[in-house]
Amino acid sequence: MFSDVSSKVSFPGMEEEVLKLWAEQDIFKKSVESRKEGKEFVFYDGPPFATGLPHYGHLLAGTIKDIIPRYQAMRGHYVSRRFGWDCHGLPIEALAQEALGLAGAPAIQEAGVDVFNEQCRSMVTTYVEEWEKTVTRMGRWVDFKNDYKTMDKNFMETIWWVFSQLWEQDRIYKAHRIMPYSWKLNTPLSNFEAGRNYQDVQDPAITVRVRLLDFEFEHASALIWTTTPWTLPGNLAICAGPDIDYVALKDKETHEVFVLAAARVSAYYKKEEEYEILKTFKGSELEGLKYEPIFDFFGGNPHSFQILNDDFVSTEDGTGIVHMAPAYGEDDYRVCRGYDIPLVDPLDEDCKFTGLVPDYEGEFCKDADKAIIQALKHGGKLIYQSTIQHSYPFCERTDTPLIYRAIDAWYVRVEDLRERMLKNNAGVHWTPDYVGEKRFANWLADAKDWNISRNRFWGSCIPLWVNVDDKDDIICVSSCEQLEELSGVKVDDLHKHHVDKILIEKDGKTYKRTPEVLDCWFESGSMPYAQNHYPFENKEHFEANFPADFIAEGLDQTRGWFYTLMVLSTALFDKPAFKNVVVNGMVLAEDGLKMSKRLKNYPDPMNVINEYGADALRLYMIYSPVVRAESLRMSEEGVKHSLRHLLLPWWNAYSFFVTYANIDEWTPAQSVPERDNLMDRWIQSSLARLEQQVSDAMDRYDLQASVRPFVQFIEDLTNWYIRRSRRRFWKSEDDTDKMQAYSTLYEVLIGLSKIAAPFTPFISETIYQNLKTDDMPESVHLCDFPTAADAKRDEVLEGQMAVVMSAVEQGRTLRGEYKLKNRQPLAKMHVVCDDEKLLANIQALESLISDELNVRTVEFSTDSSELATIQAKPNFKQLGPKLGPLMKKAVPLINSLTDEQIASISAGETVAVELEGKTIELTSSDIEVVRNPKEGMAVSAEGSLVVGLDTQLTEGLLTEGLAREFVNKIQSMRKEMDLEVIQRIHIGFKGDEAIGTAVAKYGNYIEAETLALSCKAQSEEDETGMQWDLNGHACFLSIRTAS
RNA sequence: GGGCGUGUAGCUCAGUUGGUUAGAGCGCGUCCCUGAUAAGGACGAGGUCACAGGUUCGACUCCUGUCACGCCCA
Repeated sequence: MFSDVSSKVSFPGMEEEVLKLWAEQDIFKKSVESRKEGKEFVFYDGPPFATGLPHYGHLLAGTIKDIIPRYQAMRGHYVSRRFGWDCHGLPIEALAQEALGLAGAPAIQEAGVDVFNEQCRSMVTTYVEEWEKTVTRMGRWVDFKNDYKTMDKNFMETIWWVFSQLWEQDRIYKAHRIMPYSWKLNTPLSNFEAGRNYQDVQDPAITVRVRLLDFEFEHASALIWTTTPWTLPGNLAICAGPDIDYVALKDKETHEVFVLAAARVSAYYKKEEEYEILKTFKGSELEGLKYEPIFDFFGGNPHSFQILNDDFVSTEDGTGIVHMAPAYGEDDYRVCRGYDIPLVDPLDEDCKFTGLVPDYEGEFCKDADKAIIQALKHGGKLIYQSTIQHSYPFCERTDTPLIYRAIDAWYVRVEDLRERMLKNNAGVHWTPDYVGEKRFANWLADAKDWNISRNRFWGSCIPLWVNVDDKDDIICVSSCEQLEELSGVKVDDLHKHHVDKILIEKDGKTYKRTPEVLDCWFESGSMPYAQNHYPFENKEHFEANFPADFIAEGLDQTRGWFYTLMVLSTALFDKPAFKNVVVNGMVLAEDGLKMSKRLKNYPDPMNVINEYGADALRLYMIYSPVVRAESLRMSEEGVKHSLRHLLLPWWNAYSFFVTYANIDEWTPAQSVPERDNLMDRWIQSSLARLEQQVSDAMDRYDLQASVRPFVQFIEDLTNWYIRRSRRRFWKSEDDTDKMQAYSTLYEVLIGLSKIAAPFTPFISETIYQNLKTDDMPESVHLCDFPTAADAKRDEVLEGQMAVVMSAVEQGRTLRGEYKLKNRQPLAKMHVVCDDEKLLANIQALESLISDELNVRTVEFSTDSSELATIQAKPNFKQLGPKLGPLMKKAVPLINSLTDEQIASISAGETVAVELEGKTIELTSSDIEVVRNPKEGMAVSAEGSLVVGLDTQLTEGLLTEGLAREFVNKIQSMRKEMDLEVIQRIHIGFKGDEAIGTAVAKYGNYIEAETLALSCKAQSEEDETGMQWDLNGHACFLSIRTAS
């Protein structure tokens, strides 16, 4: 006996039970361990930041990361799944700052890096519990106990090893990065921090001329414009836009020649009479022109004092020629670097001028503006002076203006890896393909050297110890052991507040660690090695199982995890880090906007799970384009939909089976292998098709396509197989056919639960648990995925059934058109098909058709001429290429072919027609034959199939219809009374003569259908029972249960 | 501003190498069926396939441009 199954199931409740079962029997562990002998399928989990609760994006990625490994495990692979946590970086630092009330980097230093870092460490775990709860509730199987955290010592040690590998390859170099800098606190800030305190300020805006050397006009100067005069002593170049138009103009008053952007002339001259245009240039023509340095502090700087070209130059303000001080501007730095101009930075840590600029030595840079402007004026170089009001970033702690300046930074040389990365990427299978082939490949082709240093606190430390007296003398430490050897200090923790205290004394020299920490992307990119503590441990295992078979993350990781994995794996092993990757899109709120806590424009994930269940949510997400990198508008209705249209019908099918199997005390032991009934063979073939379609799609990592065939299958199972087979299950004698029906439905339900197990692990498990026999694995997730080898497909039968279904559908349509309800039996139906073989196949299912459409006989024939006319339509695909431009004119010709012509073409002959003097030979593949129902008849035609209904109603048919109506009302009453399915009853009725006749004639039928022991007329006076209208005949019906 | 993607019914989405009548589900309307009942079926209304050009006998599909939205970058 199976456990009774209620059709009124609570899916979320059922899921909780399954979770309990998994936990109690340790199924996840068993599912991994039982495949130990199988080939390993390697999965890498991209670590999320542990700084907030999981949202739909995480649930989505988590579902993908669950389905593929579950599937691969069922395919016999060993799939270990370790959860990962990204513990370092700004998000967690921001939380810690908030908790400690620290406003920025300097405040942290003041409070103590140790205090701060320990605060970060303690907060990482804040969300761990909540995450584990949600992830588990979603049905994701992942190992939280054997997880990896980027803050673990072993993980961090491997990071050092990875870094040292790059160091040995000479990939690490020190350069600069332009960052906002607080001169008051002597520290750089992140761009994020700089963005939090903008103030409106007035700054000088001056236009300065630089004298051009060897220009085609005498006494010529280029005009530049700046709002930071203090950067002019550090001016090393000026820059023009290559496509911008510039003019050389002569000032009619002073007779001097100025060069500036044509679009900016009007900003300096009110009237055209004031100047004369001498020549127009493109910016590209100015490139390389030398000029006289504005100040002579750095006169000898290589490659300097020339006009450069770059596209960033605009003509929105200024002169269209940009002054470049590479130490004080991002564009300046970048452009000058391209021209090999080394930067000069004459400011000390307080942003005061150093001895390099003796004129202003000791003066704070911004305070020097006045003196510098004076000097320019005296030197005749100041053309125009004004002030500008603009919004400018301030230090949020000290309210002093930030200075953008070059900060030391460490880089990984990546640009020379481009070719190798592209080659490695070419071997990666991306879903969808364009993300890898276009988006990611383009990004790789344009990869820039990677700034890996952060002037922060909570992260992996850059393992470089620098000689305090010689900045070029650097030791790269690659392991804890090495650091212990070099320093004599025992190393227990690799975080900044511990490691920075460790000095290395070697050959009388002292080495101190460079203060920066590593970009946390460096850590996630090192995850394949670091999670295994490679190469300190697991060396062979790692090397035998790298790269990963599969990873999955969101589209936003193109520049994130996907990229850092590729950079490091290419540099270290010249391989990609993953073979297959599924890229999901973003989950948006239903209104198409980003989900926003503030707007509350989305339902809480836990509420959705508790309302509809995790299976429904999983199915909804997976059966959408979001698994192909497109965005998804998260809709609660959609979740409900997948519950109603997939899970519920499936559950009902299962509930139907269990109900009747229990009534008949059918057990799997009575299972028989024979399948005489075409319906049984057909549903098994459909299941085989499902197996094939799902595994094909899964092997391509196409999740959406792997869910799609379930929709059709559930439809076929419930709306055709079960509905059409229902009687076989409740005919009272245990005949062979019934045994076969039970066996078939049982096998199908078991098979379906296996195929669906990776997608909807809960309902699959529940159904499996109830149906399984003792010799089957204890969980559906320990089963093997059914493969094509097991498949009992019969495609001919599938095709045949499709035609039958079409015939039935047409019959139903005709009944609708002629307002003949299905309970009214009809005498005859015609099914016509000129394909004899097909017709014979349909004929084999005659009883199915007659039963479904409630007709007494079905007449099969190959001649449709009585019911329909035929017409030829051109087959464009075939004829188009043959006829070319004549195609259009051939259409009416073909449409008007005679019946005889069509017949002979169909018979395989060739018919020639004339078109514009040319002879066209038409063969059967050139035309399509269309059948049109004849007017005034109940006929429908589709393809080669024509269906006709005999709509004549005889006395006998009406009487039978009445009996059917009678049964229907009794059944409604049984249901209304909530009777057990097997409850026997006595029926009483009172009605007119027609009803009496019907009951007299069909009494046995009525009793059999309604499980009635008797059906008797009540006396005239007896007014008990319900009043009904049976096809216009008033009637009282009453039911008495039999004891 | 650049790269990539998306734009098809009121909504969510399918649409195979170009082939004439562009599909499904939800919602709406009408009817039907029912021991799958938190259902099911049939029919109907609803589309200038974002827009504009081009290639072709033929374009939702290929090409070019424009617009809107998304992700990433600047």
